[in-house]
Amino acid sequence: MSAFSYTHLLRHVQACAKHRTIFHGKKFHAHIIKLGAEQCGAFPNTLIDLYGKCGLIRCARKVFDKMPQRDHVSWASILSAYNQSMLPNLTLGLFPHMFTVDHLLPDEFVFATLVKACASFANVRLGKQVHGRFVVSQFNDDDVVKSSLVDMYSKCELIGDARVVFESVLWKNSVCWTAMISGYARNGESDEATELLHRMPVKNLFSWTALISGVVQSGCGVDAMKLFMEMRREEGIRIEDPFVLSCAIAAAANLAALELGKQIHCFVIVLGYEGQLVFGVAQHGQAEEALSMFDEMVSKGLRPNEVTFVGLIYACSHAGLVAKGRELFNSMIDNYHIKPALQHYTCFLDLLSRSGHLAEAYEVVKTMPFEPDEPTWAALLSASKLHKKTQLGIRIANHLLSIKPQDPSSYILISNTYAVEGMWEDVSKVRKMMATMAIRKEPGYSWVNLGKESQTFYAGEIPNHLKQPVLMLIEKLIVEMKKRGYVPDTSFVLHDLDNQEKEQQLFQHSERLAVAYGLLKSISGTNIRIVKNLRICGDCHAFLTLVGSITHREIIVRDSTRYHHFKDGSCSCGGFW
DNA sequence: CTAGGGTTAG
Repeated sequence: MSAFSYTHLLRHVQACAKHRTIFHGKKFHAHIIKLGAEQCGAFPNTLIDLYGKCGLIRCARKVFDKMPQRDHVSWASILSAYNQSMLPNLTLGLFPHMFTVDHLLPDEFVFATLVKACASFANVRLGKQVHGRFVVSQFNDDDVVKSSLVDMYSKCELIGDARVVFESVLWKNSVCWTAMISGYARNGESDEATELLHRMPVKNLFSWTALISGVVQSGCGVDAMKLFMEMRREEGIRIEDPFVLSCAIAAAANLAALELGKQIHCFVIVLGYEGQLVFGVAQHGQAEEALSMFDEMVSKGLRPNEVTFVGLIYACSHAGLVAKGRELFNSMIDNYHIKPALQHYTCFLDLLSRSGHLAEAYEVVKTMPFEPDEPTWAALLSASKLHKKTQLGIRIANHLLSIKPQDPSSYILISNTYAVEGMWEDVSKVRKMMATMAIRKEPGYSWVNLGKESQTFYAGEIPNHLKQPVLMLIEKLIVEMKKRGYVPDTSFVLHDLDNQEKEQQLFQHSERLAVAYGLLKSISGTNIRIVKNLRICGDCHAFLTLVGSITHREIIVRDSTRYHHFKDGSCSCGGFW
């Protein structure tokens, strides 16, 4: 292969990684294999990076395992790939092989990745170990690693330690400043956070957002709004950013004062973000207002854009205005010549399936010009469940299987659908099918920290000696839930089931296991902390709220995106504790 | 070729 085609190909693969275009990336990979160049130069490391960034962690690992000789870059790439796939425990689990197998010591890139993994667990104990090793290594003055340490200590609520590391950074760049500001903001110290921001030499979107979101969380909508306006006056900061706008909208929503609300309305119109405002109003369930705002826009000659329609259809969906929503969707295409994007389809499908128009939703999914992703199917399936359209649910599941026979998530969705319907024979049929086809899926897992001890649970698996006590505890909690008027999801309906079926139902969710185990263990005083990588939703949410209310103990759960804080029957969610 | 920082909602 000529040098020309090597650099060219490499550059293409890098571009695919940067823009996350896995479709082309895979093609280039196939081409590289065809040339017999899979182990040439920087190809393998770059491919690991590509697959990591696109969330195809198994492909990344395959490339990594095939390499006859790995260097520091290979290790940094695979470890950060695990971080990006939100599997920080696997990052830390694989790392020891770096010296036991490949006899390499971590470099500054690997250190930064490890610290980030510890931060996403909020695991200070491990984080401090890594910090110790970093200090005695030859890389101990690397500022990037120090930034990640600042973030790690902030997320573990050790704001003092974060500050010490922060002060030791010689040249503080915006990443470092933002990590520190966000630490103070999340810990409720808005004043310190604000002061730091003002001391920051070059502020950017990240630092502003970190501060504003912290202030919104503290319930100071007015201050947050003031900061938002201040940020707007700043030179060179583009405001049309979904992150900071959603903070501003949340701040506006917090403002009970109507007058202020109106001013903000004007302000947003002046800025030209009617669309986003409609979205904000819609989110708070005031569909009528959103729709009349839309009419006002049209009568003033303002042309609605594609964002406006997302907000409008979303509003209809939450208010159950099916006909209006359908009309808007069609009018967007016919009257405004806006080609619906994936998010329009998502809203529209949400509208149809919430209101029980499942057959229509199914047709739309089949005919739309986008490849429906797993969440789309999952949403349709759960709506089928809600509206008791079992047959359609099964048809959707089978359709999914026919188009993606190699995708493990299809099988999981199907077996869950059967499980919900109590069709246990079919469940085991699907499981067997997966086994014979050697299809595996990383199981869901949770782990619970109680002081020094930590215990991991995989969905559906539980140590034998814990089986009985945990099962009894969960059943007792379900009874309590029903007593308080909560209508449990079907996965909590247990009558008419034999023991084995009950176990299958109850042990499906690893966080339930973790909660129950935490309760068993912490008879007095200890707060329960659960960290997991999936989203906390639905019943698990209710379950945790209940446990919080009957134990008067604090339960802190960190899922893939945020913290959930349960105590005395109430729950608050957010980026801070 | 590889590393570090920011949303909303239930």
